[in-house]
Amino acid sequence: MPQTKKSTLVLVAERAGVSIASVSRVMNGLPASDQIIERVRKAADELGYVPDATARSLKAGRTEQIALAVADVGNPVYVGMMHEISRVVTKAGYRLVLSSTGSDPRDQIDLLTSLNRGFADGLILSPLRVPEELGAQLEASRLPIVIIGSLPPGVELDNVRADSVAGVALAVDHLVEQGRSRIAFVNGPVDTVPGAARLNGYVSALTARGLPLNQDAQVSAKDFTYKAGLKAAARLLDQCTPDAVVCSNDLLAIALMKVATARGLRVPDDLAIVGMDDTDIADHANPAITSVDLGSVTRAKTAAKLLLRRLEDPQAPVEQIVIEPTLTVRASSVTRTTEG
Amino acid sequence: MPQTKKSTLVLVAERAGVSIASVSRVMNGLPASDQIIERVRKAADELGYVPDATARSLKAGRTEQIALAVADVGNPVYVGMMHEISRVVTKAGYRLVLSSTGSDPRDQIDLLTSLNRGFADGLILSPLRVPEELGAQLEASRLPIVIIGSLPPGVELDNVRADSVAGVALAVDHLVEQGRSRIAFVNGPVDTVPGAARLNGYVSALTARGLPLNQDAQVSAKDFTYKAGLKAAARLLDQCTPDAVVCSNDLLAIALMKVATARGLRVPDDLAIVGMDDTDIADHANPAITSVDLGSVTRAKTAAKLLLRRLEDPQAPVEQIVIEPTLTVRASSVTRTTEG
DNA sequence: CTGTTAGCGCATTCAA
DNA sequence: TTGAATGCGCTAACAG
Repeated sequence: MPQTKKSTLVLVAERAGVSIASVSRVMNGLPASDQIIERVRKAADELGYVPDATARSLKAGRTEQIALAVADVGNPVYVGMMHEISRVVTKAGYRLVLSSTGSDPRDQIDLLTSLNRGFADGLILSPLRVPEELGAQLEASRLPIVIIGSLPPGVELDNVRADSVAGVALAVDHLVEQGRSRIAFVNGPVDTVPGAARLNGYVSALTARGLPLNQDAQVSAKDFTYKAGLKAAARLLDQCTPDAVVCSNDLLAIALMKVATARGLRVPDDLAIVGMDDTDIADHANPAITSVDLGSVTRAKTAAKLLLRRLEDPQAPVEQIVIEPTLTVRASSVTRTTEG
Repeated sequence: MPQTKKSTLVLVAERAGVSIASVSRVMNGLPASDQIIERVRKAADELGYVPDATARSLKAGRTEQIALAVADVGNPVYVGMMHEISRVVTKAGYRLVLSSTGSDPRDQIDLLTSLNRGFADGLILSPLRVPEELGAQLEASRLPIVIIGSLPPGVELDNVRADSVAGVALAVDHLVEQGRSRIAFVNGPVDTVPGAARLNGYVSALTARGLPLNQDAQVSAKDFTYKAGLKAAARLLDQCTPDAVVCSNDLLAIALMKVATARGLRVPDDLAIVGMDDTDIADHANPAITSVDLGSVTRAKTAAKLLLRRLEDPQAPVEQIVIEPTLTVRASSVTRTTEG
């Protein structure tokens, strides 16, 4: 195990008594005589030589890095997506660079500037909010960008999104089948992409089924967190008495469950609860929570693949993909038929 | 908003009618005449010039990137640590590169080789297992490495670890105070760093308090996940009847709670449960779970700062820091004194 | 098959 | 203050 100092092509070449070009060839598996290969290998081993990534990047014009920026690192659904993206891009030989983006939209344009510095070959972005003007900025980027989530209309960018309307509809249909009729809604902030989409889904779902839309039956947490969910849930239960609630994500759902049970409501008997994103916490909750899988993992995987494809072929046509949701039914929404 | 193509120092210099050195100076805020500054600024703006990160890195010998490798990305405790590390290094002007490391020890040496390619300036590593031979490899690294977690004795590396013995002791003391005496233990794999440390803590804690050590009261899940926890919990409750259980992490704790309540045990009345890591899931659980905070966030922050310091001063003395645990008491372990 | 050479884009020496 | 020239470590085009 050698190498305490950094060694370079030149050093290896000297030690092996060959040209640096030969060293480079051997290291890259290009044709060379057995004798040279042997000598270079030996010298490289002895010096513990490893090619320098930065120099290679400068020469090649690619960093073999992909940047990932997600809005809320705390939310389990993003963790799962990150994990999946990491898997896919790593397998393709890329490193993943985490670019934390706060809720401040200004962060996003900072990120784009930063990206133009060329520290990565492409970007996967899952923004919570997309101001109109951001669209143009994104489109003008020199480097490929894939967006997870909805885009302002007309923006031509590779994109993969969830079908929130269909997702909420799955939840509502299920609840109706279970005999529920007073279906409330705990949302996140409506000025976010998912918040707006899911509210839209809730309204259409109830309307389509002829259920009454009651303002008292809708609350918005100030963000998509457990803590904000507690307050929102309290507010909801203060102002109406639903027999079922659809929550915009699983964190809000467990918050609601906590508040509801603290008030003596039994889940699902008195109150059925359905979450969204189908993260681990839905499964881990007690009782386990029915949740709409909006395809977060699939979206993540698809986004990664879209970016990889575009890196290979910058001219490929723009793709905008919608992932269909599925429903995982668990105890929190299933009315017990008969029991001890 | 210009720039569709990449622009370089040379292009800016041509457009501004100055030398590339002057452009470089202006971009870096070095002394220059107002006139030149003005012309360069204008040209740079018009071209949408941004300095290239790769070229700068090659020249400077530093990438401004820090690599982070954690064992299990799924575990919430690592998510929290990652988040904290991201915060600290970003504030210091570094980007965070995620290097997924599987459980395969071979991944770790691959990582070290990869690190020697110089894609990052330093590494924060939180390994689940540290084979003897890895110690030397780590010490021999050309680039600074900070280890989160225990190290083989004698390895001189910046390191920050938890005091697991004290941590488990906190849990046991608390349970004894609550009047529990048959205190069982759900551990993760004992061939991991945390698994071994926490088992050690359990044994010493019970011994120190004169409580009997019963083999039936100890199980090891095959890893630190909820799923593995379900099986381990079932095994435990099959083979003994504890009145309290310490779990090696919060995932194992909620798994135990699920199994216990499914068997008709009431938490905490029949069974007190204490988890470890004090992650969100402990707080979100119903009832909320008492948990030992092994200082994961502090460890993360400390590790990041240690690395930043070493990057500034490679000659600084090696530091090995131990973070003291604290206990957060919640409903899962508190015996109700009187109640309706 | 192998060696020499020219940049990739930048920061920085050294002269002027 | 400013410009010309050098080299970070590597790959690739070109010669031999």
